[in-house]
Amino acid sequence: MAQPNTNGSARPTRALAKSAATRRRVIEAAARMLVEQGYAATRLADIAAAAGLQTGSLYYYFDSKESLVEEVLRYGVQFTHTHVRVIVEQLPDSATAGERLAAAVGGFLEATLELGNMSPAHVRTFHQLPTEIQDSLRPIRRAFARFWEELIDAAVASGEIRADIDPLVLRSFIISSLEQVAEWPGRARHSARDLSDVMRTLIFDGVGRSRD
Amino acid sequence: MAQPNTNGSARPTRALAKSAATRRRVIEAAARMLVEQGYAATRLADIAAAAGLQTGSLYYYFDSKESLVEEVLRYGVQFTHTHVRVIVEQLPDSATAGERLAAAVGGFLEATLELGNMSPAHVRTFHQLPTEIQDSLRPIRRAFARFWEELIDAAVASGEIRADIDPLVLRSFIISSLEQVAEWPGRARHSARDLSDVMRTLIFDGVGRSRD
DNA sequence: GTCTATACAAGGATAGAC
DNA sequence: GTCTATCCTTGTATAGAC
Repeated sequence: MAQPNTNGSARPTRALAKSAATRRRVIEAAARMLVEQGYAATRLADIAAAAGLQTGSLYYYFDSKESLVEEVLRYGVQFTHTHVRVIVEQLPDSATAGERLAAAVGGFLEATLELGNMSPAHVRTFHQLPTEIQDSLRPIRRAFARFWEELIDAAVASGEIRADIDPLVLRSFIISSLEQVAEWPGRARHSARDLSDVMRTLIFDGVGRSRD
Repeated sequence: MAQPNTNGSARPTRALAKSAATRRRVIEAAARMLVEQGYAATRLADIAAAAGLQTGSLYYYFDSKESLVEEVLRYGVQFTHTHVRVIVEQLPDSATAGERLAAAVGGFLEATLELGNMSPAHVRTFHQLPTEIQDSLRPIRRAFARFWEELIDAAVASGEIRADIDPLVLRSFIISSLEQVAEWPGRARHSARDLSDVMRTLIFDGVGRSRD
């Protein structure tokens, strides 16, 4: 069983730090390779090389290619979910449903940029993974989706979002718009703050010339 | 060389029709497998089985897995590109740039629904293909992208689309919004016409409650 | 055109030394 | 913790019969 002490044991912190650092390097290398090559073409040898290791050494940290990839994706959703929740919960009680949704949009984009390669890695490769991994990630993905669902439904109820469109379409549109930002070409040129403003405008008001 | 007579020879039409039919079955099976399993997990054996053939028989039609997959994706872009162009060109000369863009949106969605599994197959797997295939598809993808670029820029110039947003962001937003529709869950419930109306509304006016 | 049988390469996984 | 060496499965691709 290839399980390093994630933590909680009485081992010297020094050793844990090194192990954890390597582990992180591997995860980030894996994310990069996934984005560049896709799940199919990503070989463990590539990941190992990018992390400065030999192929066999990966098995000290992970049981399999699948479990490694799973961890890359899981980390991404978890981070994003947490980040967005915190941002929304920090709002004053007086915030409207629309304001909460807008804050969530900003939080999502902050997390996306912060995650680097892990964001596109998730968007691109989820559907290509073996069923077992998809199933194992499904709960957290669902929980996140439900969170958005509540935000959006509340904004519809408050009258801040149009009610004349199928709610499922509405949600799909908002969420896929946000997810796709990670795939945009020169996205790095924009700061998270700029991107948040722009996306809030696009999603809420559309590309049409604003009526005045 | 596994090249069936695409056509143009003096062979009896009967035989050609059968070969073409099988070829089509293979392509559609491949599209379905790509969507369901992803490029990684899609085995030629799966495709063959779904098309009612044995693995080896595929090589009568295609030189390799890669060339088969390439053809699936190429057909999709080509079809969509042509369809959208025709729709836009049929508009009266009096049509504004905004109206042309709106028509293109409708045409894109019609093509998307018409293509069935080929649409999501393209969206999902393009980035995972071997470089050679990506390169070979790049020209037609670029041409299509440029077409959109012109439509959008013209609508900005005519004042029908907001000019206060980075054009690259604007284009990315519109195009990725459209592409993602193929990935939506219960999209089958909506007709192409409904979807076109809804997407035009969302893209041009946003999700915010329309101001009156 | 389609099948069966098989060659062949690639890459994930394991064992054990250091 | 990391390396080297190796096993073993999988799946693409080919050959040749029917």
